[in-house]
Amino acid sequence: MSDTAVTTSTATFDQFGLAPDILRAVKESGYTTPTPIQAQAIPVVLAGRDVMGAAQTGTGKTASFSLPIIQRLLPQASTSASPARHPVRALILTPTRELADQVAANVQSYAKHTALRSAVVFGGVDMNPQSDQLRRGVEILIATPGRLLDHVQQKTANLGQVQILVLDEADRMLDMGFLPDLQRILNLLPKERQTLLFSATFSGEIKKLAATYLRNPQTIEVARSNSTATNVTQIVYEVAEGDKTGAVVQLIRERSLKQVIVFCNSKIGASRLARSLERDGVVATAIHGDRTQNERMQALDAFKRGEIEALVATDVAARGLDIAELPAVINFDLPFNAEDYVHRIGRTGRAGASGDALSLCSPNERKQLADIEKLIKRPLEVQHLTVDAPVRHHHEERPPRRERVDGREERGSRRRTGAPSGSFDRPHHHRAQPVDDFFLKPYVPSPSSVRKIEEAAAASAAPQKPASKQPLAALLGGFGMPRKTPSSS
DNA sequence: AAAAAAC
Repeated sequence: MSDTAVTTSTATFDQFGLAPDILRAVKESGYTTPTPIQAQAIPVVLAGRDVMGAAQTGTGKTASFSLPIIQRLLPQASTSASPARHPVRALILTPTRELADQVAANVQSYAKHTALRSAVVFGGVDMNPQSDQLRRGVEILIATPGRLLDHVQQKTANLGQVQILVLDEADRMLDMGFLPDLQRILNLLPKERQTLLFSATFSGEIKKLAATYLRNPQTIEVARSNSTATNVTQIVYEVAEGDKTGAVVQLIRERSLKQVIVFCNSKIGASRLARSLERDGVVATAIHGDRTQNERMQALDAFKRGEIEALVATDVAARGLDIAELPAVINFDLPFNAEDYVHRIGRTGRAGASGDALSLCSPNERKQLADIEKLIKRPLEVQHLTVDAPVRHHHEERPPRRERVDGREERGSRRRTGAPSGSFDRPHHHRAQPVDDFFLKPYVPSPSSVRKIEEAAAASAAPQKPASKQPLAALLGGFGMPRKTPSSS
């Protein structure tokens, strides 16, 4: 290669001293230029230092730790068939199953020309194939915490020789109550090891975790955390709660969105919206924690193959998932946690492409909107969206009188008397555009009645579930740690 | 307030 006359500061992967087998895999993946996090992290990880990294997936974070890990394990890679020659040397933990699967696919592709073996284990699927693979021996293991502990207990995983630990999306893991599991896992690892912690934010809890388990870490921070990509256009649409479904259909059609992830705050809401969209001719499917792992994987695969227009998701899909060329994300609900907004819209506009983040905001979500604007430190453009044809479905009866009364009361209470710019009061700054008095429109949604009907339908269609988890958890004895410490509120 | 994660 003749890159003698490099006039720009453009670097290549050659500069890191990675093995040819790794560089070949990188090239085959189509990457030529390291991203900022890769340029910073790779040398530090290669040097064996602990890392405290602030970066989201999509910044090239996975490669930033995978490539140097493979390099560091390479001299010890054995072509021997003996499992004893393939102890777990690198462990990568992620908060969600889909993220584990995705990281594993990346690691697999970067290591494909080496003798290193990798595997992924997570819950919701048969343990046996995972156990078989672990018994054959893997050097790099990607896992969600619960299933990993299960394997440890089954003695199919031995963590006694782990040299490198990665905590991916560490803040998310803490949010999800994984701290006890993390502590158990960390106690199984050799003290002498390298630890890499990646987190979108450096909260007090994260800092405490780092202080406990990292040794003199190098802090690496690309793009300020909580910032949103500039190539993502963010628009907030004011809509009445009951107009949201119609609004989604309208946005998809008006903007000719080939593919979109629609985020909902609840599992039942996601399922319901997916069904409504289907009835309106949008090919849609839901992905959330109440679906089987098989359904979740099928939904994601079908979406990635382009067979599905709208993937209706809970925050299980908010973080880390990498879907190529996703043109838009719609927030059907504004997230309660403002940080989740940043993660959700980070699913679009990846790898330098442009993307649209379209958020529906009903009057009772103003606090969430204010929280988001505070977090991202700028106001969002708010537009009013006139929903031409509110979606009504045949099973949905006309709202009973009571609903109409409620609706009228709501309109009245929301209205600012004599205010020209409408009823949508936003305390901190002026809006980008004036707003109609749309709450005075005759259409009154009846979300509560819709919800009841659909919840009843969903409940009757849902498979039988065990009555209670308590007795089962008790049977598990010492292993069954509470997944969550009830932090009362 | 809701989501996720082991059987």
